[in-house]
Amino acid sequence: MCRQMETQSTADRVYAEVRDMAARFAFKPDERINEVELARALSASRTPLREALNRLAAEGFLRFSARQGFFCRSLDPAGILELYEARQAVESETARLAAERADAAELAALRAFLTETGPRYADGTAAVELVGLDEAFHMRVAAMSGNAELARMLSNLNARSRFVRLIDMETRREITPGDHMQILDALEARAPDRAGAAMRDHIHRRRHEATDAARLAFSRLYVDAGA
Amino acid sequence: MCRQMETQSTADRVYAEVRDMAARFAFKPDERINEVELARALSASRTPLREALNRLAAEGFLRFSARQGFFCRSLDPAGILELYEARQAVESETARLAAERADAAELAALRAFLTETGPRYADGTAAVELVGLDEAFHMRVAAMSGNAELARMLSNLNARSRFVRLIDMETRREITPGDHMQILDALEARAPDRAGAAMRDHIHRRRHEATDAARLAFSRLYVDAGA
DNA sequence: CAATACGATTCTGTATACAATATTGCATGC
DNA sequence: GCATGCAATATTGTATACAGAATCGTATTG
Repeated sequence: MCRQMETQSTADRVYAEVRDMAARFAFKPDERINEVELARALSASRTPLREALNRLAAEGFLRFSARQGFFCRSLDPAGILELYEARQAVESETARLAAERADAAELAALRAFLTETGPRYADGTAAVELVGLDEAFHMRVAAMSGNAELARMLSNLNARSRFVRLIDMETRREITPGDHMQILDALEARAPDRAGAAMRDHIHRRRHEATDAARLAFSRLYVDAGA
Repeated sequence: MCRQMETQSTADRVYAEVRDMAARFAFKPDERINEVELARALSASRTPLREALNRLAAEGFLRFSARQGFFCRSLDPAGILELYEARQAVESETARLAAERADAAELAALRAFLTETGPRYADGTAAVELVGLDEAFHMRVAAMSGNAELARMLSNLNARSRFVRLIDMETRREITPGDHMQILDALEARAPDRAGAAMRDHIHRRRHEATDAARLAFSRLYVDAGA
């Protein structure tokens, strides 16, 4: 029964699967998660499943209520706004630090990335991929900050806001790659204050669109699945 | 055997205990945690213990290595520096938001708190309590930001840096309550930029002291315990 | 003497069983 | 008709057993 020898343990696999399900709201907001049912669906027992659920609750993907079990997080505009404000906090700092610490090669690679992927925002590239490109840019800056803690925080915030950003991108389809260029310019100029401010404004501007998208995302969950 | 009826579950109790142990490095840095031994010491079985360990690993208190189990996080200056930079990120934003959102009553209460506790930094108050007062100030600002996500992040960062801050406070005993006053002034003036900058500088200034303290803390772990 | 291979042991990872609590549905009384 | 109490059921919380991998010590060989 224990064949975790291959590469990853059951708990890790289940963690990844449930994380993905939670990120895309395969569970309805505030829905209670039935452990036996989910364990069967994932071909695992409750023990590794519960370990995964505990991790996910600690990461903010799920909510835990004593003696009631695990619930899907809720999806409301206020919560999304909080995630965006947290991103402002984390990313204005990663931009500052990157401006101080990034080496020339990293900066050149990032510029190449932007000029190469820039046109994709104009042609008919799928929204999922555009969100992926956007996240990739921000994660690259975080990596250049040299601070793994901040990078980890951003990775978590990205995953938790991904669903809403996807809906936003699908409906709006405009993401002004110019913002990214301005940030990169500040990094290359070694101007921490300017980089931090540019990053901050970039995220700040999209806050309200995101809360709108949250409302839309919420309603969509109950028409697409057509329950 | 299952008498979790009282108030909290075994997993919750064990979580709190191990969290505290990890925070004060009751486990040596990078020490492997023996599950059966720890479970016996805490009068629990491995199941709730492992659930607690998974949570703590997700929160950065422990490190997990596949098929080797859980380890105490390491204690090195670089890691502490990362925590301080993360605090800069989180707290400069909480200060900004608090400047915009705090109501008059909260601000008055915070001023009262500062004037009341200010003298304690001068008399012979124990370092533990001083660290507690310092954390309390910062958590109050976070609460006034109205952003629970940022408050949660700060709470986590505080707990993870507490040990080093305690050592730092014990050796240095100077924490310039004036910094806190300046931050409060900016909040009362409804000046987000100034509040954010003041908070940022306040934390920034202590970065290097903290890394020094980390070295000291590390060495102390191996003389106090007298192994 | 050093390095390595092998066996014994320890420890993690998972399944399962069971106890205790929460929930649901139904019946009863007001 | 509505609220309330109770029984049946479903679900969580924890202990334990066992399989498989990692580790440690020992012996063997170059």
